[in-house]
Amino acid sequence: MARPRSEDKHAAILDAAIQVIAERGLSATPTSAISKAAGVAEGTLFTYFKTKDALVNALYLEIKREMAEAMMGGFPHHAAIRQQLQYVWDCFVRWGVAEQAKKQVMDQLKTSIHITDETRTVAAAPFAVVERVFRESIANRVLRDYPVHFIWACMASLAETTMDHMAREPDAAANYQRAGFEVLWNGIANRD
Amino acid sequence: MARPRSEDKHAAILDAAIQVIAERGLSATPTSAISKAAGVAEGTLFTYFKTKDALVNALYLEIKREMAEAMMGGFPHHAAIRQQLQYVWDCFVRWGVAEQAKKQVMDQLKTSIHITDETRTVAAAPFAVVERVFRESIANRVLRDYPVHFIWACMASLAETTMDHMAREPDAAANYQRAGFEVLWNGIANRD
Amino acid sequence: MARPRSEDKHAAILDAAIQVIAERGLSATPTSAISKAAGVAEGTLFTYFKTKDALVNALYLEIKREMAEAMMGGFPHHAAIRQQLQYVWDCFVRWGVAEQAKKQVMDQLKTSIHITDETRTVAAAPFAVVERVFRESIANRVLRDYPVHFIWACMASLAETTMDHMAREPDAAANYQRAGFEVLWNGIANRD
Amino acid sequence: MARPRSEDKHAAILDAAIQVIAERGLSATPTSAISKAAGVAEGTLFTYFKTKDALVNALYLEIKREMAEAMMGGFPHHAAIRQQLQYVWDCFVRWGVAEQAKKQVMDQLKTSIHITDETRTVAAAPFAVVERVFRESIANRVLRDYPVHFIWACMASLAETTMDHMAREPDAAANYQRAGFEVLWNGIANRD
DNA sequence: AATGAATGAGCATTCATTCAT
DNA sequence: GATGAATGAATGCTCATTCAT
Repeated sequence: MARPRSEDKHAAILDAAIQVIAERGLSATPTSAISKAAGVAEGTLFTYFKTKDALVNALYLEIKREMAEAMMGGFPHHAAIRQQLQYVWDCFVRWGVAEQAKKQVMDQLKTSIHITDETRTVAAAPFAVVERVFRESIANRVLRDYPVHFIWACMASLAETTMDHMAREPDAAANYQRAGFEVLWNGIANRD
Repeated sequence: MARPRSEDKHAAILDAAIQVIAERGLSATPTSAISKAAGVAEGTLFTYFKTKDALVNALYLEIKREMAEAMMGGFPHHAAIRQQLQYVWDCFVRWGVAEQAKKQVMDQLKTSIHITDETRTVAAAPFAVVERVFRESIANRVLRDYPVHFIWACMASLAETTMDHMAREPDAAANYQRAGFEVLWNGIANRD
Repeated sequence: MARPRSEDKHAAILDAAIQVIAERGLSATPTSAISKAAGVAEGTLFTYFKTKDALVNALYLEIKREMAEAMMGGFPHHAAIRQQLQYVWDCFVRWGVAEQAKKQVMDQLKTSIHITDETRTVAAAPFAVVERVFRESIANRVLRDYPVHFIWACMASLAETTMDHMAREPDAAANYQRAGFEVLWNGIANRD
Repeated sequence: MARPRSEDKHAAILDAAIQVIAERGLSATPTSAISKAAGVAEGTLFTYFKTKDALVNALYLEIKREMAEAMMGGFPHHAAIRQQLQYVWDCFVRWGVAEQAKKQVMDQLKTSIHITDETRTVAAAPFAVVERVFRESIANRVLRDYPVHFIWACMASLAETTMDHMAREPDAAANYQRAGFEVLWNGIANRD
């Protein structure tokens, strides 16, 4: 009956948080800067997020969700392993380059003490598909016999490194994208 | 203005900073907590480091220096490439596991806006030896033809991932150490 | 502007205010806590009471009205002075023990700057009957010749003290009730 | 070696708190108003008192201490009971009239949730002498046989009432002072 | 040089009140 | 009238830095 809570404002606050945090860093970003950038009053931020920490955790979940969507949307379920991995890789690094601010925010949140274990667990769920691919590929002996989460972590860290180089040298972006995948594939695939 | 009188205090402050920042996070660590842990007065910290940012940058340099020392001390200049790389790798991950607090601090400083570009540049210098190895190995066609700094970054990020897993599963540490190096080597070395 | 539609809500808000203020203290009670306890929306409170201060003043008046009602209902107009006073005393302390929350709220409002002088004056009116008894008793030389409002204040403060002890030691309640009245009567009555 | 913590400032802050709280009420008094009135920076208040609550508890203790000092300094240990009580009474009400601000603050703190039980206990200690007088007087049958703390509470509440009247009608102050004591004495003393 | 008290800008959060629905 | 989202001033407290001792 009263003004309903607006999804626009919720999103506006998250968007504003991304921009401001990417620019100034999490710890140097007062909530007032976020609300201002979002075009809402300082108090309004707290009707959508109970605390600054809650906002930051929501932000983490949201960006991870987007990442998963970017990586898994259109996943070629019936392609060969290498093509599947390549697909995920390409989507991922393209997302990282297209959404630099979001990537920079993730770089900070990843190591932040403000992100709870629960948030991390929940955020990891949407990536289960890729993990399944890894698991099956190991069983098939297509990939070498390493722990799945280790392979997954190698992929993530190589992708991040790759994205950094792509962002820094946009002209060579395509090369880095390819090189990064080669390192990953050669690193984890079984030779025969 | 003169060189600070006590190198002990200088070092004590840096050491204290490592412990406290590892435990509480950079942004949650007031300078007063550092000075207290170092056993000096709050004001004394500022006679050794002009500002908190200066302290943090000094910390970054110091830890990087130690890392380089750990990696390059005893470097087998006349061994084969693979052995050289393996040596560096082993030293690096062993350091990371032995010096967890320092590693955790580095994880935070790496992405911090408080670390200046100049600091990053200076900190990179001691690693020139490894870079030279990479450069020569590429010329020799032992390693694949990727930009040196990209190879270097891949190694660093894989090492970090490896160290995380080693720390989290100490029983499997040796396995991760070996697996990580395999991924790296297979990823960047030319076959045959 | 018209009389609020629902007397229920008006009363519900006052009742809620009593419970919440007794529990948490006036200054620690936000209007939102009151509206919530009353089962109405935050904004609704302000259609019944223009401001928080208005609500608090209304509360003061209401509780005082109840107190007067409790003390004066069934007043034995034709009994002896001592019996009249005893009647008032007994009603008063019984009310205080039965309505602990209201008494606690009064304890706070009594000294609050939020209660206006006008409110205090209006709230005092219903007690005129007792004052008349005092006046006549002094004229009769039954009570000693002190200013009426002073006697009245002595009675109020002794009653409050008595109620506090009754509440704290319920087993001895009857004793305190009697002792308190003895102190009062001996304190203000003329001997022989 | 550094600037020592100043007793002056400690006292200035407490004094300022008294003035401002008496004027505006506890809950309407920001710490900034207190520090300003004390002539110190906002942060300085917190080097002398850890929190606002700590300040308020210290204030309570300090005023109670002064009250006890005012009442018990020069206590006529060898006089008759009535003279002893009269002495305490006179000192007490005189103090209350002379130190109106402190009395007003006490009126507020007495019922405040911010004052801890421990504070109340500690603050009560200095009044042990009076309690002993009461106890002995009851044993002597000079005073009626009521619980000591009840007699004490009656005295306190009558004194407060008396002080209020003295403050409101300064011309009649002496009368109220005498009348109040009569009410007390007749209320609690055994006849003949 | 060492100390730690002094400073005051800055921040997350609350809350009485307003107002769009 | 009822609702609860929106508002933004206000507040207790922190903390990097300065400075008197």
